[in-house]
Amino acid sequence: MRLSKRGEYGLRAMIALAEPAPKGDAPQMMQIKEIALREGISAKFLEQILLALKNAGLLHSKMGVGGGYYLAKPSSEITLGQIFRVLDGPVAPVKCVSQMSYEPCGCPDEATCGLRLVMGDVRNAIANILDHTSLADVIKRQNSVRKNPGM
Amino acid sequence: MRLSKRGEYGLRAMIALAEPAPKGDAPQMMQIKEIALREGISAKFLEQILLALKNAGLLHSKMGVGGGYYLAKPSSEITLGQIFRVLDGPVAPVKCVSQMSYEPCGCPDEATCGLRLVMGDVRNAIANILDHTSLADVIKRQNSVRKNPGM
DNA sequence: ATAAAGTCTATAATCTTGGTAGTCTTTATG
DNA sequence: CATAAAGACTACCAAGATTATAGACTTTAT
Repeated sequence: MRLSKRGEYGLRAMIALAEPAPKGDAPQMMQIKEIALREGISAKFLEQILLALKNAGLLHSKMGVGGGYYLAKPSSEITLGQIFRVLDGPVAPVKCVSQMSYEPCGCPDEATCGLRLVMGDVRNAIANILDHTSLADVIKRQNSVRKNPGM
Repeated sequence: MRLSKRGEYGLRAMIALAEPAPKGDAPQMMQIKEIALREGISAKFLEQILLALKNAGLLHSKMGVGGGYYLAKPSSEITLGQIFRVLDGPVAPVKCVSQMSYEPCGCPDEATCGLRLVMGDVRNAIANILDHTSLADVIKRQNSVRKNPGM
């Protein structure tokens, strides 16, 4: 049940881009290098990840001098589930319980397969969290922990 | 977030072994071949899986003619979480939120890392299901679905 | 014109997955 | 006690995924 480095780096980068821009009200724009340095990641690897997120419509970019990446939508409209699926594929532990990309698994009768029933619960539990947590929610939560360390 | 074949086959086998023995009150005993045939799995691959579960104390076996595998404990005392961890390792998506096998991840401050906070929720959601579902629960659920198909 | 930045494709080095194969040990039983 | 059935154990392997690295190309500000 592991999150790949690809997924991890992508989520970290998106969270970084969701932080409010230091000055001005324009959406936060950052360069690959900037994010890579800040998160301690290979810039070339991150490049591929951001490109995938861009092609999926979650990021926009500006080329050329002074360019960079920025969120394609307000941070409240981008969920971790969307990001995760682009980078790591379906959330479901087994294909036969996937909502977004179902495929039958081997069992003779899916309706009464005990494993499938439980894995369906697992997939729902994960999806509920990831699909109902936006980047804005993450930022909010980070800030509230920073203000109130004990909790 | 995928369940490996190793994990899948192991869970299926354990569920099969948790089914009440056809006759008598002794714990259900089955041979590798028997389970492999029933689940459509390579017997040699299943062998390794069952061996791991045995070495982890979840299964007992009887060698020699008429031997086989059987649950080491009543099916109500073996959880899917125990089985999963033996075969697929920690439940947590990132090591830094693992309860059973913690390791620090890269972030500068773990306490305020947004990704870590969310992944902690995910790990708890998964663990809550797997650690509170016993093999007996799975059998019960299978039977109730069989009796009452619509739900 | 130039340099800074993203785009795109290919390749490489591990690691993981999903097995297969073979030998050894134990045990029931004829 | 010979034999065959069964698990125990170890080694190995092919294919694919993962985690990058490299380099050539395109766009754009100045």
